[in-house]
Amino acid sequence: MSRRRVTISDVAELAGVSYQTVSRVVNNKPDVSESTRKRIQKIIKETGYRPSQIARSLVTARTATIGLVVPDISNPFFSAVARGVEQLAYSQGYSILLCNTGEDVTRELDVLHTLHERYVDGVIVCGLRQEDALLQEALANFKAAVLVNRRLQGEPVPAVLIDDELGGYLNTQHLIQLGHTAIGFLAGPAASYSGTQRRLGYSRALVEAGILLEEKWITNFTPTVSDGEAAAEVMLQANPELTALICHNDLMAVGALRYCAASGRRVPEDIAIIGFDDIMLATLVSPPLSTCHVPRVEVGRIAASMLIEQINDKADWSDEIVIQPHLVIRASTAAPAGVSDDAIMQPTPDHIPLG
Amino acid sequence: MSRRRVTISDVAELAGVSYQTVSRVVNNKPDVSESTRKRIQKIIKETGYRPSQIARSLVTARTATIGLVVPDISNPFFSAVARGVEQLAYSQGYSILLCNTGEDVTRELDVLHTLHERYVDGVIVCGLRQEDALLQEALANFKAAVLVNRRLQGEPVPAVLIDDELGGYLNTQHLIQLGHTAIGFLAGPAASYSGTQRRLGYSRALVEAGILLEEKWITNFTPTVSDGEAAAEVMLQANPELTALICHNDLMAVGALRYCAASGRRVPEDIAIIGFDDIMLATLVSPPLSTCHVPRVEVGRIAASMLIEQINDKADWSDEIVIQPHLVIRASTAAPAGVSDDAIMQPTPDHIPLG
DNA sequence: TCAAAAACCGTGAACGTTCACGAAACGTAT
DNA sequence: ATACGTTTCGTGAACGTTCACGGTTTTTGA
Repeated sequence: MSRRRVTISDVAELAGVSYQTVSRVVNNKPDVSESTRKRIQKIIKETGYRPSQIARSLVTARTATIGLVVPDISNPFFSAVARGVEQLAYSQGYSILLCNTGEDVTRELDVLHTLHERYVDGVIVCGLRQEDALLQEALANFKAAVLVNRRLQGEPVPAVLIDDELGGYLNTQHLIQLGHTAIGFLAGPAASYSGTQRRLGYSRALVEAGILLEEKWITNFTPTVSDGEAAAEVMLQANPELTALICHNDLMAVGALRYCAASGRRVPEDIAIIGFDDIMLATLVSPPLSTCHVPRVEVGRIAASMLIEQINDKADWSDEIVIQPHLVIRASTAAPAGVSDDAIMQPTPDHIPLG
Repeated sequence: MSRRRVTISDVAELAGVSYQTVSRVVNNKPDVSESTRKRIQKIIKETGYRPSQIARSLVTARTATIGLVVPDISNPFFSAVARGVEQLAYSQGYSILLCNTGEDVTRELDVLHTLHERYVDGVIVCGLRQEDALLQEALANFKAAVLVNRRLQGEPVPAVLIDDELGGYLNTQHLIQLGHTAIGFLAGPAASYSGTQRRLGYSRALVEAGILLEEKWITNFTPTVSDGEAAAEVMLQANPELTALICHNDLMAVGALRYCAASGRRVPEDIAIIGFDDIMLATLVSPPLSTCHVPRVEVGRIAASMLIEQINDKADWSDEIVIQPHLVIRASTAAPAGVSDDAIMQPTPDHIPLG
């Protein structure tokens, strides 16, 4: 049962001073004697007085709150980002308002409006499907905003991006260095920005190595375990010449792993598999999955710190930070059959942080 | 870049009416003619006016916000609960303020204070380590509160509980029915409420089957994969007679699975393993993990609906809902060596929903 | 010892709403 | 036409703070 709320005036009355004096000690500002300060602090403690952030916000026009909008908080990627955001935000005295969009475009705008009504000091938006112009318009309502994994042309909005092109490149290069030349690409949804970027990196590594890009070695599926399983089946049955599979993310890679196990293919001996993201699951399947690590919590932290700098006018409105993923080589990738060990080009050391 | 905020008075002026009239159409209340209503609505749309939830909260003493405090949002269990909370909250017009405690007791109180300062209409707290009296005290600041997976004596606080005792019982019973009699228990932290409950269920099933409870078959570890691995090693080396392992949760079970793989023990032939929670990972490891399914999103939804009922004074302050978990039998459990198939007592059908 | 400067404290206004009134305008029945 | 009920709208206060002042009292310096 809740008790009556104690206000600043209650405290003031008890202390026999004006509310202004209490305000001063609450925000520990000068111009109040040490004795009355102590007295007021004592009363505050006794009464359990807490200043109303609401009233405070009304006059200061700051809420010390940031909005975080994600497609789905139960998705491990976004919950990790959320963790990072929360960590940094909390350390700076900010709270976070969490909104899920469920990939729904109208709901995206809706939550942005809600956040606006709530006077959040800024927003961090992840993975919005919204088209550029509308997103731009909706974001204009905020003092500060940062995008995660998306960029916006026109008036630029700060963003933290993952270098997906590099990731796709590193994955492919790794396989090439192991001696693979017939490398399939189990891509995510064709509409996905990061998907197309990773595919670009795949192409670049291929042409760089002088390997012909075969369109039939690429297929699009949704990034889930079950679809990864299906994709691997389709791909490997249609193209038995493949010795390696690059997957859009770890979930698909796990699916591919499952298909290989079910169809009697050995990994990595018969077929090498590499994923993307480095989720916890990647270390737990067998064989442990080689993958491209993206530091998700870090992404959240960086996004939050960019946002807070913006809020404090310390930052350019147009910053853009791109985070470089790196290879994590585990047991699901190896040289293809028929390639002797010493013929393999070793990856350069900076690509092999300890997993 | 943010534009100047447009207020209710701006709209009123443009429409040539008083702010009160605008307020009426915003909250679509009666007492305004259809013509001026239309006119005002048009202006609102043109100016992009959004009422200040802050100012509104100040006078109504309601924020349409609920606080959600969890140990760690990146933990799949809590992010699923969060998803459920958010779903239901959003459908009722509530936003959620997310707070992580990081299992830190002082920070728990801290976030509760923050939430209080922000006038949230209620709080949902998950997995707090706080001792009863202090928690009680902190919760008294809120109009409404519901606990997840914890109960509080004294003045009762509504709670949604998972019947951990039942879960522990079901897991154990399942193994007994398969013919196991030497069943180890890899428990979570000794301080964990759900941990002790599950252990109670373990004991109950054992005595019910007339099996002597051996204290040395129980060990406490933290509920992580690596600790599960360590726990399995300690347990199995000290007690080679064990044919089955019940784990506090799926993460520990996966750890146990890993230890078994590393030490050359076959699962389920040499040792049966069962987990708790039914996280996605459970379906993906090999062998797929038998476990006790906990409907996490559902837990969140129920908690949110209880809270909102409380906020609207529709509910008893002392409700308590306990959710029954159920067995999901996969491939990590089977009869111990030496027990013929037809000697096995079949579990009753309602214990075997399709996985 | 007296003015000037600190140190300390209080008052009025404002932030953007909602709520409880009251007032004006309009029609309707007598 | 008079009175009265509706409909429509506006006014004053309040919510709990902070901010910009202004006013006392006390201390300081020569």
